[in-house]
Amino acid sequence: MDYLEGLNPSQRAAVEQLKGPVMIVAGAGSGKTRVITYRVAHLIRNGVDPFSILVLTFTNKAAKEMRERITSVVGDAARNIWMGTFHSVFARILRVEAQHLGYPSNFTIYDTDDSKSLIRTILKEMQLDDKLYNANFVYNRISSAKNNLISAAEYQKNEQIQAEDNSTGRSFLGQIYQTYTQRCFKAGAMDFDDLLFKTNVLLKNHPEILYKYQNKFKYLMLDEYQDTNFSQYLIVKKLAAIHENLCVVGDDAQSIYAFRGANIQNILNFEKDYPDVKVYKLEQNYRSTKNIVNIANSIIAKNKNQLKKDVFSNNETGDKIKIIRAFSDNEEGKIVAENIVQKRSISGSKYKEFAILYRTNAQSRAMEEALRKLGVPYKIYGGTSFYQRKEIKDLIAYFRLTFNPNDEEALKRVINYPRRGIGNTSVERIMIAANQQNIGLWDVIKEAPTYLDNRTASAVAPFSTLIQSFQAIASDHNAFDTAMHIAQHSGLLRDLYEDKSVEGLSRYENIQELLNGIKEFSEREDIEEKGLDVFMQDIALLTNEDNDKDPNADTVSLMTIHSSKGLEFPYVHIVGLEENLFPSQRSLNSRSDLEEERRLFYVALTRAEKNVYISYATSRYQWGTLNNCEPSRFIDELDPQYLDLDFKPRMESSGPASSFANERAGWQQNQSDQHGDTYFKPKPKIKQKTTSILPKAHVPSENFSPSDTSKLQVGMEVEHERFGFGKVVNVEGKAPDMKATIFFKELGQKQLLLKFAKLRIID
DNA sequence: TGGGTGAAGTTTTTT
DNA sequence: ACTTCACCCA
Repeated sequence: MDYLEGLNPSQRAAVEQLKGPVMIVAGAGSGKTRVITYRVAHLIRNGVDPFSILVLTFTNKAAKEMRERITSVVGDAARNIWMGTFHSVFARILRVEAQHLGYPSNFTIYDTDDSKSLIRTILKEMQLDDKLYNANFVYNRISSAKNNLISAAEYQKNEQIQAEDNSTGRSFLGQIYQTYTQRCFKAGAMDFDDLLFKTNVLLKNHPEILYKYQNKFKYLMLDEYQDTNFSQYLIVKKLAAIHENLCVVGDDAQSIYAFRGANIQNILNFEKDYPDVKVYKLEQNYRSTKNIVNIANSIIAKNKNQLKKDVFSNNETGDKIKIIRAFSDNEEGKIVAENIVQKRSISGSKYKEFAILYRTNAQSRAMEEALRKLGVPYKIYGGTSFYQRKEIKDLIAYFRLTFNPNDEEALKRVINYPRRGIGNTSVERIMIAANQQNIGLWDVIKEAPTYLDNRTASAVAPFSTLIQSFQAIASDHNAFDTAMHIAQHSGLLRDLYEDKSVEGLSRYENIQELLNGIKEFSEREDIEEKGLDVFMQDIALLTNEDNDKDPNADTVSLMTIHSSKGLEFPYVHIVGLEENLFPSQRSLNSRSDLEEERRLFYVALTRAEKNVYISYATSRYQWGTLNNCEPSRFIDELDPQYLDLDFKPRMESSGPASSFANERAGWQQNQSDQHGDTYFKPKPKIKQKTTSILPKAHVPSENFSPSDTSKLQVGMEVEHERFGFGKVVNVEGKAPDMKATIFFKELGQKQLLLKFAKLRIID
């Protein structure tokens, strides 16, 4: 039980209390993850079957990290613990139990884009004003109903809700909700909220199923309890009802997801729900300096609604918090970037010890540009996920359609991409026919001549055949072979290949990356079922971070404060502390919203171990126009005794030049030389790309024509139509899946699938 | 049907 | 500044 030794008394007590309801109130940086990890390990060491432990986290990353840490204590047994996000765990259960809900077990998961697109379609069909019934608004309204377990029928029956909608002139919301639900059902699709909502329905309507899972999960642990909404809360409460071995961990001060239905009352009320609960408070912060902990406390003290706790640090006092004022968002970026370069060289630290945190994703641009100018490597977290990129969604839509041809959103996405003469009118005819006959869209397409006029039917028939051919391939091929077949025969790969722009190149690469990922999946030995359908199951729930290829790279991290939760960095810049931005404009009207913004600021401050820099600009570009901004009220709320009021960032343009200015200027010159002509052109904007330096397009030699690559050998010099010149480092696999690793002069090492790489072998 | 043009809305945060 | 969408014409 060596792992117990390193814990402080309250941590240890929390770890050793294995039975009954337990609430751990864990201040920022108080070793929360350690406590959860060790508590699970302790359960297993005390003979609890890992299969009967359910651990719910908020991000896949947190789950993965925790599993690794538990493995390091208890070994292989950790593999069998049920651990994941609410959404992924209950999606898994729903697939097993889908029949009880009338859903196919391979139901599609609609992401937010799919949901909003469906809402737009419905609004159009109902001929409603799409300004009054803004898709975002409708989506949020439906989402919050679901998170409060209000079905479409109940929504329409509820007088209070109806009165509310009537008073804003939106009396059709209930009907939209109803139609939306029906359409999802017909499409064999669940949205994010359905994964929780339907789980509740399942557990409520099927006591025998509830009983089964109550007895399966004898021990439940729940991380970030402050961020659970009613729907999640009820699932957990029901599952824990027999054994009551429920341990929740959370920090009310870090509740930042109320906007998505999280209810801080869940944590405040836990003691009422379970009167015999054992409560443990973790109040010692091991992460940050005294100054940082104190200033964070001074901020959170302004909130009224909170559990009493006293977070303290025994670390050194540390530097005071520094405030930076800039004239514009671009200057703010410049100062921050300069500051990072300077601090790094003075303290001998690494880039990965720095983070830039902002309120909104849009703020990343100014930071990116400034970092790029100084040649500082950086990585943006969050933003558009890999799986949300257009080209990826397009290909995945073909996959979705193959396994679930009723998937309306997937169908609309690709039925005419690449172009095959099925325009809006045809799609509308298909939908009308489906509605009139009360059959699925796919039924109409499959029997096109029966339901459609000749012209439309003859355009639709080849598409129908195409999808059916994909289904045939999928039935007896592994994920990779199926995916490759679909990518090629859908015409998507060709369409992207023909796009020679920089963005086109990037899209093509992304598709290649997805296919590589599927290949890896197909080659895994730890899973038996390697069909594409299995690969597809969780794909809607994956985020960028799950696709992180090089988590240890030495790069500055850029992310929203929301996605920084749970992370820590020695040096943290919090940028954009301006009224209407942080706190956000929408939070200014209600006390509770403003308090949420303040908690968000608290989260940002407590990410830092050694230094915090807070910055604001007095003007900022928004929607293409320059606006003046005022410093945030949160700056006034900072206790001045922890502030370094004399701090002036050193700028090259004003004040004495920093000692590295000359070297840097020379280096920048080299950088621009390397990039040649691209330097003077406007930078191609590919925001979601996570690497900092974009490859420039290669202009193929005049005599370029692809060679027969079947005899490609290590050491050969080659030219790729777009990647430029390179040398073959490795060749593996056999045709048609032959893969070559090539080191390109401009782009570095890349793996290419020879069947679609256009390579010229240079003799 | 498909491409081109201009207007309008976007930017809160995420599974 | 950027994307998306309605509308018009070939």
